[in-house]
Amino acid sequence: MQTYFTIDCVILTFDEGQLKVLLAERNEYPYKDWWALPGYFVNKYEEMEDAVARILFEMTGLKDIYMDQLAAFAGVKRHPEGRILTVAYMALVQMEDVKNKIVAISDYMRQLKWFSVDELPDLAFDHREIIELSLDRLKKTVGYSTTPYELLPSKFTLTQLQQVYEALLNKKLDKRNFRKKINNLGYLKELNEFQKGVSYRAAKLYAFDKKKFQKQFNQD
Amino acid sequence: MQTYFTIDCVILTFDEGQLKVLLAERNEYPYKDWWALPGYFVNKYEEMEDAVARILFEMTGLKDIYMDQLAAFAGVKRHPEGRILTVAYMALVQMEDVKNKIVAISDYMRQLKWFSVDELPDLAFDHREIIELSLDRLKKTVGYSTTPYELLPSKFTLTQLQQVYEALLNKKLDKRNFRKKINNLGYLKELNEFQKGVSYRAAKLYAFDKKKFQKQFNQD
DNA sequence: ATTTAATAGTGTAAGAAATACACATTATAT
DNA sequence: ATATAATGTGTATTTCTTACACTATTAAAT
Repeated sequence: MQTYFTIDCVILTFDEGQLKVLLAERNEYPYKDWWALPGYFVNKYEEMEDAVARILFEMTGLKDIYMDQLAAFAGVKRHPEGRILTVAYMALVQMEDVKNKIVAISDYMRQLKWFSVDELPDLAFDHREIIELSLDRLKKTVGYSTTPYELLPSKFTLTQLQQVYEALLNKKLDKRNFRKKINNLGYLKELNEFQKGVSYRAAKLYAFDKKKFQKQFNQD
Repeated sequence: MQTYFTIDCVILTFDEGQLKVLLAERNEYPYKDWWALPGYFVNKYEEMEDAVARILFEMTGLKDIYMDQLAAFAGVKRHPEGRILTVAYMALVQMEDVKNKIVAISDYMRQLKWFSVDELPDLAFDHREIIELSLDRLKKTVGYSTTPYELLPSKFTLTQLQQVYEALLNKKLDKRNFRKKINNLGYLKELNEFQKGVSYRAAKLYAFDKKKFQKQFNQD
């Protein structure tokens, strides 16, 4: 009547125009040498969300990361030694925050690596299914959630925002129509700052106003 | 590192113009005498979905019920004796199918009763939160899912369909606009049959064409 | 036979949102 | 000066959403 209880994290970021997911190369039975989602057991007196935060910190060196529960996976045959229930979470990080961070490689994994979600290796357990669930979730909610802004630095150009939308929706958008829509959202602040270090016309920077966003979505 | 593992079911139906949820009066510690969602332990070699189907059959006498996983709840303090992880499911049934069915009252519960979701009693554990999650989920997905039709008999009038939409969205809709929209869905069949047993003009009956529905949503 | 009560069923105009589409502007590097 | 590479902008068309009120049909009551 009892079961092992783990959490698995789909840690996503936006880099080089693509969504990427952080995978760990396993160094343990089962699925030794396979790539898998980072995850671990939840301790007896530990809240599930704290366990997620713990894993996220270990994998990225970051705290206070955006996270969202995806679903529970509990197939009897997930693990050869018997049921291990996992609750999958999705977490979103900005590439700049995690680049070049030194992270704790535990003994159960050999290395961590970012993979484009379009070019995933074979994955341990049901982890491919879990990643696909997270991508579906993102696609469905992109227009009504903070997810695009979790993937971007706090100041970003409209072109960058459009690229994130395109990656999340997996389709190209029209520039003028996109900007028209974005202008009507009401929760983006136009800054008086410009992109730096580019060898062409610098784009204007924008910021996400979380308070205005929340006001809007609590009203509806 | 192990935890108890249960499932809880938010069993919803549409009756008397309202969404109703099936609750069980507990006869056991903790929350003895409180109302709670029907649920139970998942057996060691039992798939989670089979456990849900088992509970649904015990509570309603029905098989092959629509079900959808909501989320996992695993708070350390949910249960006074230590963590009991529950995976919450939502299930939808038609009132006609469950009315007057004799169901198995287990020893852990005293009675089963349908409550309008607008007039819930105090609930055991975090069960109110679970019900609210299911209502939110329904509200968000009503336009893109089969849920309205799971709550209706296979032949229904447009007025009945509108009432279901209104209950799920928790707001009144305009009759003409609703019918215009419904006409454009493309997956409703107009039958050459009419409502019976009413003391006023009988309404035309419609049926949901699941195949057409799935075709549409697989294309998109 | 007529009336009453209750719900079914229907159209149009105005406004809002979504789509399709192309070129001048600006900053930097050479 | 020129080339390059990306920024930033408007309009016309179509589609969807919203607001709104009366006639038609049936069964029951008189």
